[in-house]
Amino acid sequence: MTDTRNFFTDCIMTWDRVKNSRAMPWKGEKDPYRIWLSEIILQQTRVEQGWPYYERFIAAYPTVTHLAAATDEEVFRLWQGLGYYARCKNMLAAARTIAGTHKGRFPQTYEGIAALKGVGAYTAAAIASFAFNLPHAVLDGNVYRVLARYFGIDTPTDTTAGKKLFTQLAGEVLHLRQPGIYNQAIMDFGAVVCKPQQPLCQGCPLAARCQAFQQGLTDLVPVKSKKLVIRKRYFNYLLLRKKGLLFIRKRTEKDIWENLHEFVLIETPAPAADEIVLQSPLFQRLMGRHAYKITAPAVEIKQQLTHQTIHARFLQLSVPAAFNMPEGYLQVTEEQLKNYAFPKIIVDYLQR
DNA sequence: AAAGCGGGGTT
DNA sequence: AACCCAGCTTT
Repeated sequence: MTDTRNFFTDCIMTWDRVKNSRAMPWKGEKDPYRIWLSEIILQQTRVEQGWPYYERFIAAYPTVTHLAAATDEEVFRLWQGLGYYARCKNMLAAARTIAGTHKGRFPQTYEGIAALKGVGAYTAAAIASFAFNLPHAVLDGNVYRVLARYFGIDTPTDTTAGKKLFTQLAGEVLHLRQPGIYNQAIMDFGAVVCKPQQPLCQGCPLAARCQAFQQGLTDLVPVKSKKLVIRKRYFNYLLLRKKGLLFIRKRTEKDIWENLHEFVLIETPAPAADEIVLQSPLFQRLMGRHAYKITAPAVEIKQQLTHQTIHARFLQLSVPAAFNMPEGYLQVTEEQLKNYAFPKIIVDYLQR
């Protein structure tokens, strides 16, 4: 067994040295701030998608002190389009903790790093190993897959038992002298060779001892227990325009797109025609006795999220000068929209 | 332990 | 349409 584990580690290190040509701007980086930033951006995000965001963030905020000093709105705007916006909120909190409590000096221990908002076991191990060469094994989607296949493990990865088992195993195959290089290597290997679909088993250096390959199970591991449930939602957005000004608000509910902005939203349980939306109690209460006029035909846009399908319908209305919006809404010009972060579906609508 | 959170690429 | 991505926090 030890032999099998050593073979695994050696193969990964050799593959990295000889075959790995995956270049990334944060690779070999030693500045913990830059490593941390890249890791937050890359959580559940493909390297290709996160790359340009990383470049823009580094350009805008060269140090953690710069990031900590920025306004929430500015940072969210830079994060716009990347998704999982809680990452942005936690990143800002962590930056301010480092700049304040830690006086601008990045924590140097695994525990100190892991205590930061938005930093879990994976991210802490990544930063600790890349920046400080500490022997902590990363366990991300790539590592789960490579280990599950090589060792032929069918324990679901999204369970407590699975996490415990894979965490243990990941630690056992970690290269203790070069944990940073090894961690990079196994993730690259998972992304380039041991891919989720159609892995490159022909010519894979692990193939001779890979349990999944030997048993023809590469398509069956890793195993996940939960199956995704996708719900449909119908968002009716009203662009209320008063003397050229638009009403927007920040989403504060525990829901998708928290901390992003939107127009007046009437959510309905099913697709709704103009009249249905305009006769809804919510809209009626909003308008009171004020008159209004539809100024543009409705535009429909669909967006597929991981757990929800959003059917959005945008309707433009003009309202009289005497109309006043309730608390929480901002009045902005179209020009000022660029100062706020919006969900992609709204960006798409505005750019259509 | 389970639920919830974006947007995009691949097949 | 299904699955996955350098996962984490909240319930």
